[in-house]
Amino acid sequence: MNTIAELLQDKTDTLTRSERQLSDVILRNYPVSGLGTITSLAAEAEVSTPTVARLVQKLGFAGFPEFQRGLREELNEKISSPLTKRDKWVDDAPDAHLLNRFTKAVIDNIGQSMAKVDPDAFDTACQMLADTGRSVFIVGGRITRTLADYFFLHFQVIRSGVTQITSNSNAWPHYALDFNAGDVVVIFDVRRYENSTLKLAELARERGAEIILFTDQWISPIAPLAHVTFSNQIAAPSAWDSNITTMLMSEIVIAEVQERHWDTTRERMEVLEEMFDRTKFFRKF
Amino acid sequence: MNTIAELLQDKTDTLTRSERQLSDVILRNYPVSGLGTITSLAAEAEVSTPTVARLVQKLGFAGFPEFQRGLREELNEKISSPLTKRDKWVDDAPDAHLLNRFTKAVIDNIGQSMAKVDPDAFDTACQMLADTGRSVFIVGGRITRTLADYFFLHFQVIRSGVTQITSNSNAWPHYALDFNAGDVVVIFDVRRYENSTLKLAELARERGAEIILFTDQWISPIAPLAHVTFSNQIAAPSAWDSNITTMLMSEIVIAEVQERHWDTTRERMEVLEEMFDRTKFFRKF
DNA sequence: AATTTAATGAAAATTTCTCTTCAAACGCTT
DNA sequence: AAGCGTTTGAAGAGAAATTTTCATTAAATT
Repeated sequence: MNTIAELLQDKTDTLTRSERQLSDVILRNYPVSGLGTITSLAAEAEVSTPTVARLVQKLGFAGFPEFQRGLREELNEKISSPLTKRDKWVDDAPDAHLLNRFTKAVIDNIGQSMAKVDPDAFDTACQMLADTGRSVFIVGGRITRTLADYFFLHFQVIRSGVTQITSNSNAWPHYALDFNAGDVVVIFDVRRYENSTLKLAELARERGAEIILFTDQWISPIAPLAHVTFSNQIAAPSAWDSNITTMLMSEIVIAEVQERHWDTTRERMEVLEEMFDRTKFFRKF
Repeated sequence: MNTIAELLQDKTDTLTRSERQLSDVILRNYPVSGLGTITSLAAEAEVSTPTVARLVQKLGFAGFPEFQRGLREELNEKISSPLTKRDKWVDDAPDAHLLNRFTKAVIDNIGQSMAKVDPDAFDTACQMLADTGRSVFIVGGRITRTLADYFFLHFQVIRSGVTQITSNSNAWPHYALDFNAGDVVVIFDVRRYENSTLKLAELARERGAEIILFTDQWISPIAPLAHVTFSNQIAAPSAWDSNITTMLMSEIVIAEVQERHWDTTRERMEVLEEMFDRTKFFRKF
């Protein structure tokens, strides 16, 4: 597959004087010059618009718009990340296989979500979560409950003063009683956004607690109340959304807080290990 | 000097739903999507052309052509300098930032894990899980319990005859009573491998049930008993392992079985939605 | 030098794109 | 449940871009 630049160089001999002049301009800061209007390109090369039209037809394009489409496709290839470029994720399976389609979608989600993360907000969130002066409460929705659970399991090891808000939402006001100013409420809320979760968020704010929100690209209505919001792409070729990116963000937050807390965490992990050993609950690895 | 991408991210709060949808498409393979016609961009984002026109005006451009000129200028600068920007996942954060290190590790895990998947084994597993003649039991370990939970939540919607094995392992023999020949037991087992889970697997085999195992790169001792084994890379720059790839595999299996079962699933989902609507538990999206 | 052929751009014709208007739909609040 | 404000896209008017036509100019050949 030839690029347009190569095509132009190959055909250089068959071009007329003004066409060559034009070709030089196109190649000069390739491919940007070619992405404007035919008029601007003609003006830049100091030739007439018909000359441009004729050249692109000579190159085999039906017209200038098609030529531009070619340029854009090339550009797309050129700047797309090396990771998404991999042709096949699973060998022996066609690109169309769900394994590959789904994986590509997820990689894409990750890339996009990460591009949107504000490192300062991330650091702030980790700072807050690492501060043992603040209690931490964790809550999720119908599906995201599992993510909240995952988050909690790890935080439980990292530090003390962590509570998971489970059970049905009728009991939530009871938890809210314990919210104090400066406490941190971690909320997982992706669509369909649940009303009860929003109410909990409002309660939290009223009591002076600060909210860290994990949500999706459409942004939960809790966002305006939240101190820090992580929005993740969750589209997947499936009837459901993918929660991979949200989980990834959680894992990274966990890793970062754990790092800041390493002394405590290690101690707590050792104790935990020792207890596991004693109960023989786990096999030795 | 702000890039248009940054501008879009900053203004995200002030955008309407379809404008945000559009913004996502623009950012997806930035800036190429924005370099075509206003119509093609609108079509790609599945919004109307006026939405595009309105968005670019909101961003401060006189019109779409001026917006494009902005994109081209940016592109020009970007292209003339080395193309390293794309390698960073999170702009404004150094490569050494945990956000970038962790993400890279995970992407790497995904690539490696997918390269190892046997599509036939995958299809077999999905076949088994789609077969309503077989009951499905789902179980996880201390941490992977959350993945099992996630898996169960979705399978519950897809088909009937799905049981989650929870509670403490003392009660597991009770569940095993219900294992019949041909039933499927889905086991999540990553290190540290738990003895009780192994015992459950043995019970399952004795009773003629077949095992689908999600494990890590070091492969759980259950593997020899399993009909299908998915092994996933779980290394991460953290004190803990990353369960992203395992969750990804689960999601893909869920998606595939759901596809095979689409008629049933849709029906069940509709009923579910209807019930949610009736209880007003969820806000309308 | 005359003639022919190819190359080029001005201008018109045509197509396409962009923007504005307006009515319908949607979600929120009372 | 009704009313209000906002959001959204269909349709059409206007603007711009692209292509075609054609006359002029330049180069090549006899």
